[in-house]
Amino acid sequence: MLHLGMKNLLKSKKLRVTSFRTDVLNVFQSHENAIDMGMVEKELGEHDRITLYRTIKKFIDVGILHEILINGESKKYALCSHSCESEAHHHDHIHFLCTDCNETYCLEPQQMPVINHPSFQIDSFEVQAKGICDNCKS
Amino acid sequence: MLHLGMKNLLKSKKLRVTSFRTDVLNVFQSHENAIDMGMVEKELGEHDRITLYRTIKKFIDVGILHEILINGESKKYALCSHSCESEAHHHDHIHFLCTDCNETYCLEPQQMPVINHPSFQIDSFEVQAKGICDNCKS
DNA sequence: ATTACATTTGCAACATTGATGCAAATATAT
DNA sequence: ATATATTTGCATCAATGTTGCAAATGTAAT
Repeated sequence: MLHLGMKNLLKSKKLRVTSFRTDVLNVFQSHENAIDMGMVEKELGEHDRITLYRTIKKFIDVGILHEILINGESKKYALCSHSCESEAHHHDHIHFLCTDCNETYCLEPQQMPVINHPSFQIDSFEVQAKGICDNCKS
Repeated sequence: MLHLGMKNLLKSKKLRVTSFRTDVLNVFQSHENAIDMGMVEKELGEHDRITLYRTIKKFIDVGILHEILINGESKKYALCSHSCESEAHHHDHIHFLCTDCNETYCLEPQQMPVINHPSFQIDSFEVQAKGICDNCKS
């Protein structure tokens, strides 16, 4: 059962519609928050590791997914909102990692950081916050 | 030629003073900005890869170095300022990557991001900015 | 529908990085 | 000077990122 939206998403990015790619997109659509490669692999069932790696990479390149770094170690991925352009991922949201349940949420900041360095030209920010989420705050 | 400050730094962190560790510290002290593992290896000359890996890791653990993530790929390291505690790296500064010269600067933000999510408990931020630095702004 | 062509997949092979166990070497305190 | 805990160097391994290439597949043109 193919979501029509996913086919159009792929076509709009000039990517061919394959079952592998729709399977991967299905996995991401079934998760509200960002997930890591292990989760994708588990839910995907049997598959080729290299193909998945290239699929994720391509999805990031064209702006279907974006990558989130958890500390220095692991990476997570999430579907880009429609505002995501192919060229640059200009996220005006920040990533919040709950140190209790390890879920990664995308939040909308009221204000991005302000830097007092007038001679530097600042093009983009990436912000990651850590703390305790709603559910885990007992 | 051993810097007395480095010996004291190691002792204050309850680490033994070895030539390997002072060599590594020398490399970092000769750079104003953050450097990556390749740069450390190059300037260190012949050495054991695993020992360097463990040395860097220990330095991060005790708060001598801190780690900076460049995009999703590479890591850089820099000496912690004296305000860095062993337990937690509570940096109130952000990392700025010049996309032209690839230097990584530590900047002091006037204001950290503000999040409109009152039910989340936010403990820390990590911020990375990208743009063009002073030198490269032609 | 069939064909032609470019894309995508799956496999082999390899590079890089992160990590652990252990014996030898070394720093520190007595 | 010696005892002891730390550190180093080596072997080894796991996980991840990457490329080349032939076979398979999607897409567009006929």
